[in-house]
Amino acid sequence: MSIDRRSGCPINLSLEVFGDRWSLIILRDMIFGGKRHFRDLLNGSLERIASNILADRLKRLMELGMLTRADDPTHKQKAIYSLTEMAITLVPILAHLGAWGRVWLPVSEELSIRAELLEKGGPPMWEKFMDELRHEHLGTPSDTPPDATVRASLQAGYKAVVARKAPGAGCDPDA
Amino acid sequence: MSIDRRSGCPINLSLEVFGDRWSLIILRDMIFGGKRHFRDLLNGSLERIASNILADRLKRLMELGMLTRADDPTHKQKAIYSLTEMAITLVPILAHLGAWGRVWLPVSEELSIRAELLEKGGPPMWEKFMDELRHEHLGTPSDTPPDATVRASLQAGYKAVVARKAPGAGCDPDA
DNA sequence: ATAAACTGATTGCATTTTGCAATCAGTTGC
DNA sequence: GCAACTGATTGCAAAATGCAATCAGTTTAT
Repeated sequence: MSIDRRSGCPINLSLEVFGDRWSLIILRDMIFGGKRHFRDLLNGSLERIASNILADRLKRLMELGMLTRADDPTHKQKAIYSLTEMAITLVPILAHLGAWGRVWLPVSEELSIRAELLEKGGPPMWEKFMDELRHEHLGTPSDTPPDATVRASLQAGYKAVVARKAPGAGCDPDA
Repeated sequence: MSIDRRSGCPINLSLEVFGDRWSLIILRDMIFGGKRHFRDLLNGSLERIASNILADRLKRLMELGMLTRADDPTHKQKAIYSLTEMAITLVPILAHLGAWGRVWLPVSEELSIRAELLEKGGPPMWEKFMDELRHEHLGTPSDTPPDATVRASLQAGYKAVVARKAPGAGCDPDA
């Protein structure tokens, strides 16, 4: 379940950690979607991850030190997953990955607006976002008001695109 | 053989292109190792890729527009593989990936020196490197002398570490 | 009190992908 | 002519994937 160590090359070892179809998708949903629970991740992902794969990857990501798991005080059976610093520092990689995909791949407009905003914000925005994630997941103190977060601004951009593309429609799956 | 389009998310689509254990390894060897032939890639990689997987991934990367293939004039059976602009623009992602791996994973010193130098060089060095790759693979004009390339300086750094770790040894597998 | 919905999973099974070893036909150098 | 080298291909076992069904305990609504 842990990594192979095919070689000590940094790129190779990084691939051994998240060089599969699902690990980064899960981390993306936790980082950008704010998902913290099994069910949120299971039903929330656009790519429709299967429950056994989700369970397997969560376990693996915990073993690798990218996630931690804690009991949720509001529900005896609920588990809450948190990003570690190791996972939070993936933000610049995800930002680059999104920017690259936006240029070269057939992305949809509403799903790429976040990548565009994150690219335009550059490293300062990424740092701010990582601080917010540290506050959210690690309990680090923060002075950013909840309505001025990077995630909120990314979400606002997304909603603006959706609203423009479907004017007057009442549907809002991302409330 | 082409991508699934599980969703139009840029990160997802990027993962569908190189979210596997081998595609980025091949691109890494072409970009940083200057490998252009099947046999170079087959025997040169530290991770020991199998020939059928290499053949499959080269084909796939060509279909996706990341590589092109041409006959090598020096040998009727030899094929020479070239990076496209799409692949060359992965340099910043590889740089970030290497930097992340260097911090969080059990990398070896001699294999991580390149990642360290590339990280220290920052975006200006990445741009210079991409220009060199464009010259090498796309035939774009360039005014950089062959001994002042980014790849040469990364290679020099690597050799310095190897020489320091094995003083007086005559072995030099990377000549 | 009880039924329904929700919690984080686990199991079984068919399909697909992977990885290793062996092999291939054509080309080149000696 | 023969060994080494070219870019692959094939057969096969093992592993990963994905889907559907299921599970026991918890909470919510009636």
